[in-house]
Amino acid sequence: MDAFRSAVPFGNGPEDTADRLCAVGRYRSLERGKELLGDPDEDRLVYIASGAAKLVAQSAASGAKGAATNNHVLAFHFGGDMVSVLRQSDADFRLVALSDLELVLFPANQFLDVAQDDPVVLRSVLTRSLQALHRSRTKMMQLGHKSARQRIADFLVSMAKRLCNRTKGACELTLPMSRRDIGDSLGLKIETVSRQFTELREAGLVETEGRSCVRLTDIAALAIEAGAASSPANPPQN
Amino acid sequence: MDAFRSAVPFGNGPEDTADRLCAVGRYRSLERGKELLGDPDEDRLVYIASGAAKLVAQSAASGAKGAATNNHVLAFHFGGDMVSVLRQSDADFRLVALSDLELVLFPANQFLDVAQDDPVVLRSVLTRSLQALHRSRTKMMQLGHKSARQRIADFLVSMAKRLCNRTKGACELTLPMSRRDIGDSLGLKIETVSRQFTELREAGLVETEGRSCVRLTDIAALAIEAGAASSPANPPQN
DNA sequence: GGTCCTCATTGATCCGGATCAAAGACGCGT
DNA sequence: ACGCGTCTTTGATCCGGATCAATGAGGACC
Repeated sequence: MDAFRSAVPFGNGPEDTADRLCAVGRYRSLERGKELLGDPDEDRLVYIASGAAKLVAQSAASGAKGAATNNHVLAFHFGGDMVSVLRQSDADFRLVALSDLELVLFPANQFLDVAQDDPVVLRSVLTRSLQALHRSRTKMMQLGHKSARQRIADFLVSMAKRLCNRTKGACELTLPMSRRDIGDSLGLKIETVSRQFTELREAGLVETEGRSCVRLTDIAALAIEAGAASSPANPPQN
Repeated sequence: MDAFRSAVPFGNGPEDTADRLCAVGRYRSLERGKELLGDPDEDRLVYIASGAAKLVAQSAASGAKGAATNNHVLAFHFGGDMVSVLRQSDADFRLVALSDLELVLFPANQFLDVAQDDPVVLRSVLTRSLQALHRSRTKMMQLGHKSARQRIADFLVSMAKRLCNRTKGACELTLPMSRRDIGDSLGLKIETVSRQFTELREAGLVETEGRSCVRLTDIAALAIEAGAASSPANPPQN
């Protein structure tokens, strides 16, 4: 909770707002692999104090026993992120811990009730959600119109930015998610993800070590790969 | 502007908020085919009073002359919608009129400055943007994991809901967007869109008349098609 | 009504990524 | 260290949708 107080950037309004927010927030830890099931009665805002998580959507059509394949990863989230987990008729959203996780849960309505008295806080939340919307739209663009190679390259660049705060040069990072998770978030099969990693390795753009350690030798080059695809020089557009 | 005052659902706070919002909003009409170019200096909130529009992202890599093919339609919007048009470094967003359009432009910051004094308004905007985020995520899921057939079926169901406010039974609608626009929004090529329309027609699920008129004979059946795909009975999952 | 131009439909072929099918590699528990 | 289960890599093949190439409407303007 202390982490929340200090980390949340929107504690600038009336002095007591932070206290009142803490009052409605419930602290919760989640060990690796466990999931936070959405409250069917209310939307939630979740602050991630530390750890890594994936936001998963499970389409309604989940058969009886073993068919656990149609899970879709909507986004990855790390310490410091604020995530909105909306309950929804057709598909329910779950937050699954990729590593041990510490988080603070807010019922959306209660959070907004408190924030409503503090315009600065409310505005900040709004700004954040507009940003999230923008990120989501950008990702949408990717899924619709990019090749497997581009998606993986972009994913790596994005992770370098979020986990190492770097956008150029080299960078070594430990991916908390499995190949399957990556595939599910990018709309690719696990074999395809693997093949792309191999090709990027052969192209000298990445080096891998063990399952989760990846070293990007040139983030800027990867970014180009992400935007401009494979062929000689011209727009492959789809 | 009157349309704005009466239509916007969040004029319930302090009496003068509506007046003050109208003061910062600028009315603008746009004829079919024309586009509203984003202000590079500031994000905008746009209220659509009447007409239909597409929100387009043009990736930075647009070549010299004829290559107008890599346009991506992020969303369609109709009368009554509030759209946020964010200026963005890597890709710029434009609102293009699909029919004659009447809209009200708000510089995002000014809008928020006014709304900040009226918690009800601000909260309402927040709720809307969370909904938009949710819609965007849902659409993301589609693009990543659904077949062409499913995408088209879902698109039609969605249009029936938004344009006719119907979710079952039959429905006749006039699509304001071209096949190309549909394809661009769904991540499909125009030929594929056309083929899917043909197949749906042969399956007796839709009837078409001219370019833009479509009659859905059974929305519920289309919805099933959208969720559960083609094959006999089992989860094709990707 | 006729001309022209854009948009839509249809067919043939190609290719990227999915699917099927085995091996490896890593890591965990004992 | 060993065995075992899970995750990952690699190979062969298949298929859905993209691409290439015409042909066939619509609709706007004269």
